[in-house]
Amino acid sequence: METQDTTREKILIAARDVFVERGYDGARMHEIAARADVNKAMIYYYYNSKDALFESILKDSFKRFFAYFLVLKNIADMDIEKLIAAIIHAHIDFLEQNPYLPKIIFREIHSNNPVTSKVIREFFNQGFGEIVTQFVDKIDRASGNGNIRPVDSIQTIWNVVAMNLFYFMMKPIISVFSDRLNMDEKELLTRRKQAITDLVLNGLLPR
Amino acid sequence: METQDTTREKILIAARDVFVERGYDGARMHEIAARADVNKAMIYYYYNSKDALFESILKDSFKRFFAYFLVLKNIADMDIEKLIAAIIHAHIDFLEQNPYLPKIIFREIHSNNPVTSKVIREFFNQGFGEIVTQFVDKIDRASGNGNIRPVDSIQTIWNVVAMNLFYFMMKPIISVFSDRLNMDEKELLTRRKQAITDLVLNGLLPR
DNA sequence: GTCTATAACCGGATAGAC
DNA sequence: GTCTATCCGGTTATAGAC
Repeated sequence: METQDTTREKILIAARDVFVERGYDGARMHEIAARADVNKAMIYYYYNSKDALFESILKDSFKRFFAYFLVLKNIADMDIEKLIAAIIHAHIDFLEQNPYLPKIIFREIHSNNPVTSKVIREFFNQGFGEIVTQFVDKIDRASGNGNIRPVDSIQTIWNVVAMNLFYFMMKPIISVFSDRLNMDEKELLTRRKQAITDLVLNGLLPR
Repeated sequence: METQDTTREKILIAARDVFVERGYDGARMHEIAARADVNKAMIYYYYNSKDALFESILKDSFKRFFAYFLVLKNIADMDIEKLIAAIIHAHIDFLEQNPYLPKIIFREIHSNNPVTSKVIREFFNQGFGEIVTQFVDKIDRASGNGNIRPVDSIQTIWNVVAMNLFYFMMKPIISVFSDRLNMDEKELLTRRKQAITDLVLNGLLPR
C-alpha cells in the first residue's frame, strides 16, 4: 500500500523523494531519515545500505510501471486509432500520479550505475520487451493494411513516448515561466494529451 | 576552440564528461584531474571551486546552444513547412555534435541547484525567450492563414523538441538493446529526422 | 525496534615549495 | 604554472545501550 505508516514504508517514500531531488550521490541518509521522521539508524536496520535502499526504490518503481503497461495490453485488440489515444491518455495519467519515476531513472541512467543497469535489464527481460514487440507488430500490421500511412514502427513508438514524457522531464524549467502559461497543471495536462493525440492521429492516418 | 590543448581547455572538456557521467555530486575533482591529465591543484588554480567550474561548463554549453538557435532565426522567413523541417534537422545535428548538453541539464534540473537555475534563467532572458516567441507567432499565423491546421502553438513546439531530444536522453537504455536495431548511429539519426519530420508535417498540414 | 555515540573514510580545498 | 602534503568537514555505516 502506498500510504501505510510503517517505518519501512515511510523510509521508502521519503527516500524516493530525496533521490529524485538530489540524485543518488547527492542524497543524504540523514535527510531521508529526517523527512521520514525516523532515526537514521533505522534505515540501516530495514535496508542494509544506501545502495540496497536505492535498488528497492528502483524495483518498486519499475513494478508500478510494468503494472501500467499490463493495462494497455488488455486493450490491444482495439482498433489502432483508439489504441493510440488510449496509450497517450493512460501514460500521461500514470506519469501525473508517479512523476518521480522518469526523474529518478533519467538522473541515474547516464552513470553506468550497475544497480540501475541491472534493474533496467531485468525489467525488459521480464515481460516488457514482449509488450513492446506487440505494439511494433500492431503498427506494422495497420501500416500494411493501409489503415495508417506507411511508417517506421519503432520510430513512431519513440515519438509517442517522447511527447508523453516531455512535460514531466521539463517541469522544473517550465515552472520558472509558468506565469506566462496561466493555467493549472490539470488544465495543462488535458491540453497536452489532446495536442499529442491530435498530432499523432492526423500524422498517421492516410491522407 | 574545442580542441585547444591548453591546461584550461583540457580541464573544461574532462570536467564536462565527468559531470555528464556522474552528475554534480557524483563528480570527483581527482577524476576530472586524471582525465584531463593535469594535477588536481591546477583545477583550483584556473577555476576557483567545483561550483565555479560547473558554472563555466553550463555557460559554455548554453552559449553553443544559443548560437545554434541564431542560425534558425536567419531562416525564419521560410515558409512554415520548410522551417519546421529545418528546425528538426538542425536540432538533431546539433545534439549529435553536443550530446552532453541535454544530459548535463537533465541531471541537475530537478535539484534546484542554484547555479543551474541561475544559468537557465539568464539564458531565457538573454534572447532565447525572444526566439521562442517568434516561433510561437509563426505557428499562430500559419494556423490563422489556414496554411496548417488549427493547433496549440506552444504544445506543438514542445512536441517537436520532445521528439528531437528523445534519442539522446534514452541512449543508455537504447544501446543496451541496440543489437536488435542493427544499424549504426548515423543511419539511425537519419531515420529519426525523417520520422519526426514526416509525423509533424503530416500532422500539421490541412487534410 | 529505537536511539546515541562514534568509528572509518573520503572529498573539496589550501598552503607553500619549486 | 605546477606539484606535494595536508587540513577540515562531512558522510556512510556500525557498535552497543535500552
